[in-house]
Amino acid sequence: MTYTSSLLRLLDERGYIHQLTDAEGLDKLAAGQVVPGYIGFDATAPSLHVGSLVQIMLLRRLQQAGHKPVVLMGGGTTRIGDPTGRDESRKMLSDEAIEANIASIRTIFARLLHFGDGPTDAIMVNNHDWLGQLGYIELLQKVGTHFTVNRMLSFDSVRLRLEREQPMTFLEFNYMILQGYDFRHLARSAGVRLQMGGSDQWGNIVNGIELTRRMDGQEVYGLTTPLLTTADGGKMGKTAAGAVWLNDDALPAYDFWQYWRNTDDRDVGKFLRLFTDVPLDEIARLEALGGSEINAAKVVLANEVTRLCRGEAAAAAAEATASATFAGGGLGQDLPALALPAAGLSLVDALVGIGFAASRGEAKRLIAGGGAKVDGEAVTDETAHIVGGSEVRLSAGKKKHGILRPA
RNA sequence: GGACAGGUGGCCGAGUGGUUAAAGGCAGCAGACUGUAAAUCUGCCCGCGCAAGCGUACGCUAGUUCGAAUCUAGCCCUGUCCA
Repeated sequence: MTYTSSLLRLLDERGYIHQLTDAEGLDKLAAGQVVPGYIGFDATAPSLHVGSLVQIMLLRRLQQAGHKPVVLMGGGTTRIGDPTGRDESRKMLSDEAIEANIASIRTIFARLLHFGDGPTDAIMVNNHDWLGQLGYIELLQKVGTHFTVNRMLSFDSVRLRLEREQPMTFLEFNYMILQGYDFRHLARSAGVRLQMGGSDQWGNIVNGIELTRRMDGQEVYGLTTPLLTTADGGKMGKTAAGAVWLNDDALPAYDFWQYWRNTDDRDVGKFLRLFTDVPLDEIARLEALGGSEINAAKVVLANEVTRLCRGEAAAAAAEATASATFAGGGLGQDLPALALPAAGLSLVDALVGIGFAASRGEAKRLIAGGGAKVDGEAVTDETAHIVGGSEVRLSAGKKKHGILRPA
C-alpha cells in the first residue's frame, strides 16, 4: 500500500517493515501527530552487537521522521530471559552487572539518537523501574486475567520450545506477560503508541497491544522488521571472533569497518538502506555497480556505518588503514600491533601474541597450511624466527594483517 | 513419589570394554580460484612438546577391570507417561 505519513513511507522504502498490526491506523496517526514509539533491548552484555543495529536504526528513522524514540532497557526482563528461539535458559545476572551494562549500552544510543526533553527527543527508560515494584498477587490480578494459557501455549516462542522437547521454566513462560505489561505501562505513562521490534517479537508485541486495549481501552500499534540474515544464510553480526560489537571498547573500529567491508555482494544495497543515511538514489547507483566495482559500494557502506556508530575520525582512520594495507600492500596505523623485542621473536609466539592464533598449536597449523606471512612472504617453517630491529608486517591469511614494532 | 528414555568436542549427532582425541554433518581457519565477494575444490580443526610422547576430555562422584565414553552403584539435570 502507499502510505501518507512520512514515517511509514521512509520505513517502507528503506526496508524496515515486515509486519504491521494496523497499517492504516498507524499511517493516519503518524500523519497527524508526534508518535512516541519504543523498542526493547536486553541488558545481558555491556554492548549491543550488529544484530541489534536494525532496531537502533529504526529508532533513528522514527526520530528523522519527526517522532519520539523511546529506548526501553530491559533491566527487569533481563532478570528473566526471553525464551524466544533459545534452547537453553539464560543465565541470571546480578543487579549491579545489569546496571553497568545499561550504562555502557547507553553510549551507542547517544551517538545515533538525539536525547533531551523536547517533544521529539529520545528518552531511555528501564522496565526494572516499574516491574520491580510489581507484587506477584497484584500482577496476577491486573494482568493475569487478560491472558489465557491456551493462547500463551500457541505462541511460537513457547510452542517451538515444547515441540523440540527443550525445557522451558515457568519463569521464562512469564516473560511475555511482563513484556506485554511494558507496552501498557509506557502507553499510560509516556503516551507511547507504537512498539517495534524484530519479527520474533511479533507475539510479544501483539500481547502488549491487546493488554493495553483491554486494560485501558487505548489503541496502540506494532511493527516488526524482517529477520535479517546474510545472503549466505548466516546470522547477522557473527564472525569467528564472536559478535560484532557496537561499542568502541568491545571491538576495535578497524575490525568493525572490516566487517562491513566484507559484506556479501548481494547484501550491499540492503545494508546501505538499513544501516546508513545515504540517500536512496545514491544507493541505487551503488548497488548497480557490477563485478569488482561493487567494492566501492562496500567501502561507502563501511565508512558510513562506522561513522554513525564510532564517529567520523574512527571511520576515516579505519579506511586509511585498510587502504594502505590492502591497496598499498603496506601497513596502516590502525592494524593490530605487537612489540618486537630486539632479540626478535619466534613466528609462533608472534602469531599467538598478536591474536591471530588462539594457541601455539593453532599457530603451527596456520604456518604448516601456508597461511602465515612475514612481510608478505609465506613462511612454512614452524620454527621460523623473526629478527628484531625493524618494523615487520605479519599476516595470517589474506585479510588479517598486523604490525610488529621494535620495542 | 513410580516407570521409561536421555545427558558425547562451538552446535547437531554416531559410538555400548581395548586398534577412540572419539565416525559423519554444520560452523570455523588456511590454500587454490577471485574482487578483502559468492560458489567450488583441497587441507586443517583439544592443549603442551622439534619429536617420541605427555596432559586433559564423553553430566558428577565412587567402583569393577590389565584397560571404561562404553560395565556397576549413588547423585545431579532433562524429557515422556503414571500417581
